[in-house]
Amino acid sequence: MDPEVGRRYAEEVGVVLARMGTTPAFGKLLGWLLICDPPKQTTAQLCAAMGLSKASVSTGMRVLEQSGLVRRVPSPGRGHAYEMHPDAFARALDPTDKMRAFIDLMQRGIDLVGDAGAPEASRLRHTRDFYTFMVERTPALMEEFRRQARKDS
Amino acid sequence: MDPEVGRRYAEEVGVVLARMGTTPAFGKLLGWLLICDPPKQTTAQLCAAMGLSKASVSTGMRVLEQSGLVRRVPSPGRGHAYEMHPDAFARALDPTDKMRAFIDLMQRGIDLVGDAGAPEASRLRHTRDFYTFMVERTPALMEEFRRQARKDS
DNA sequence: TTGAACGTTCAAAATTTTCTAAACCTAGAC
DNA sequence: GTCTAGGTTTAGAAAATTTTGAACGTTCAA
Repeated sequence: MDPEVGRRYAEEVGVVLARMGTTPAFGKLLGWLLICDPPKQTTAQLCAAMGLSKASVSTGMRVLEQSGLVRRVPSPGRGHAYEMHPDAFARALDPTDKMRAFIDLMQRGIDLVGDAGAPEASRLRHTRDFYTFMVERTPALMEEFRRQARKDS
Repeated sequence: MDPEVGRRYAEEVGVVLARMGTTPAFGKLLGWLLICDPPKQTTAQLCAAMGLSKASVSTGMRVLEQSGLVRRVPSPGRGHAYEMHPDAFARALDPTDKMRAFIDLMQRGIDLVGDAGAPEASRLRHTRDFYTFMVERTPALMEEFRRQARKDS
């Protein structure tokens, strides 16, 4: 595959991700890691491929790593390389943390209203219950996917 | 409930939402609609409550409406009022649209690689399959919540 | 110990986003 | 028709974010 085609694809992924709230650099880097060959890339390679500064790559990769999307692997030479985590996106869009934050927020609102059963609290209560349900169900769904994927391969 | 307490709560919700990528005004307005009394609010009330300009409220509410979180209801007097959609958050965090966007993106990447079965395409394939699975399962999960909520109430 | 490769951090610059005031519509009352 | 309340759009100001060059550590080879 022409590396220029890959570069362009990474930019596209970057645009989509950026519109969902990530920084442009974050999205580009992830897009490149999705399609690059070889899958393991050093900082220098990432800089060159995406035309970003060392600093941007450093910051971008730190966030990508903290998000659990990318992992560092020791490199044969000096330093290390980065690689997409095998089930990166399963973690990436796992909304569990966000949902927990909402549950807390809703509970706090209900406490402010005072009476949990009050009609004024119904919006808060309904929202809290919805997220609670989703948080409870998500792990099983993930597990089911993993089982199915294992069987398919 | 002291309106000042509600206002402060709305600000808190705003901060949490903003950290997830929304604009501050969007988050504040949603926070206020979550806890305000009465639940229906005119533009003027929203301006006063959150200290935002007419313009910000207009823009913020348009986005909130397009996201399916809030609906316009005809007001007794002139003009209209806004109200949280009953199951607002069920829609809000429904990641189906985002996931579809990812599926398309992954498929495009696979097409670029050429051979869908190639090892170079495995990252793209795995990601596509994961989101496809989730998109397929989400509706049933939502439905199950609705059924359970109906029974509880 | 020195030098060089590699990576991180930081302050400032560039860019983008958000907000508002003001001009501008629109619908209904009179 | 004209006026007014209510709402939208827009252009520019204000604020926040992102990026980067440069300075600064580390680690390792020689």
